[in-house]
Amino acid sequence: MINMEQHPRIRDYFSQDLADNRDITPKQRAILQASLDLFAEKGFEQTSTSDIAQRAGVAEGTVYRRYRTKEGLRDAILAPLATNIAPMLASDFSKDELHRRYPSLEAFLTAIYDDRVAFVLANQKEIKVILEMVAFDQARRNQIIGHIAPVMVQQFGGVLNQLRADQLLVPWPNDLIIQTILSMIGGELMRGALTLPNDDPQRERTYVLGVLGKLLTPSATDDPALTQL
Amino acid sequence: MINMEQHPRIRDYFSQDLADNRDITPKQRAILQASLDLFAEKGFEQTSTSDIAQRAGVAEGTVYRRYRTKEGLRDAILAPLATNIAPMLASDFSKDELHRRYPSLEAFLTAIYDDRVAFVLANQKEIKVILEMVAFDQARRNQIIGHIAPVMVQQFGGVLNQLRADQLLVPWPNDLIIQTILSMIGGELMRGALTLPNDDPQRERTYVLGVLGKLLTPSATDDPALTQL
DNA sequence: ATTTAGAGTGAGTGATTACTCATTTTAGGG
DNA sequence: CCCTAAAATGAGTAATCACTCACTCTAAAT
Repeated sequence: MINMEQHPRIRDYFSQDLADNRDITPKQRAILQASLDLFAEKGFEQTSTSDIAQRAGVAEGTVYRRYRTKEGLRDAILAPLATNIAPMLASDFSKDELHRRYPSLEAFLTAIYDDRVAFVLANQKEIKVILEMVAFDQARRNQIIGHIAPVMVQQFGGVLNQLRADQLLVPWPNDLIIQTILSMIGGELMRGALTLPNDDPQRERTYVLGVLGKLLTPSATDDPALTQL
Repeated sequence: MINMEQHPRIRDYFSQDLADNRDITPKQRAILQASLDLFAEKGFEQTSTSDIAQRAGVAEGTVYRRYRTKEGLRDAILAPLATNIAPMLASDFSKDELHRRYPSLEAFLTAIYDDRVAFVLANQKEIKVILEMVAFDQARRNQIIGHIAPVMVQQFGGVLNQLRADQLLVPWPNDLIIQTILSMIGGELMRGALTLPNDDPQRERTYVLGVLGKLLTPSATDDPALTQL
């Protein structure tokens, strides 16, 4: 079972998803797990099928029994990530936190900020390889986003609507509010990834939360143009 | 010469930089240009040295004369991008637009938004391959960012200070304001890259500019906590 | 005209790659 | 215990890769 006490890890969800799948043999399971791990460690191109066979403890021919090419193997990794795991992760936040009724906008922003930052940091390598696998393939990108986006908009939409009903949130469209929150969090993670680690994370956190709070708090003098988007 | 009428292209700056370099032969120039082009087209790993030799019109041995490994060739591409071109591009905006005195915050935001969006769209493939080359190498990342960030902060800092002196901009630290603007623009470009092209770009633009305008306009009731960062 | 040093050449090399297939092992029903 | 079909095996293959090196070419100095 997955330990909900700590941050959710893509790798563990993937393992769980494999364990639940009765259509594949243990050796095929081991191949898929070894593939995800090695792709995350070294990248897709740098991982050879012989590497995978060795890590999975099977012969190289076994790798090719079910997935006839290396690209087929990649798709077999990406498929459960897209259909099962990504939506779970997108809504994972909801299980513990998202169904609460937040007393203030700040409480909500703080919760989502800490949760998403921790999630990205705990799954850096897996996220990196998913982006690598998906970077040159529009179709695969659409497939993954097509599963994540609706779940995310729906899950977050509930909390946002509640906050708005409580007069704690600006009356703008939910998709744009989500985009704004994720942009600010993503921008900070990007800065953290690009700069030497001498930046002050606490300063960043205070700023991002302060900015989002200021921006998304409703006010009497609000610009109606944004509301009508 | 580079045509300043259109959007600046990384490829053209690279060509220009090569032409200015008297230390390398024409064949070596052709190799570097062919390498950047092929890396942008197919990615670094998918490009073989024989591909490069063919595109450059030289023998394969010539590729290895100066740069003893393929990684050396990558570094020879990255070096001028980091030391000459990236800073130029970061401050390129300044030449035409950044030295003006903006009559309003909205005018400034609109200008920088349109400029940076156009730049990213005009250089998608080059940006992608630079990120690919730099993704697994913290040292190289620091090298590039070390050249871009100071130039950008300094150039934008001038305009931001002027806007602030004119009472058109919030009194927050410049690096955080720049981070915010780039986060919002980057978030929108990300959304554009991830979603099917059925989103309304005009709606996005209106929203991002509206949000940034609202956020960065000074007000009497402003939170002093952000100012003290 | 001769020398010389660096630039360029391209056939060749060994390593590695994704992938195949004839054969063996495994698991389960009769 | 036997039969069978699927699963697994691993030596083998053809292709490709980054890289080498003995050699030729070029151009400028002598």
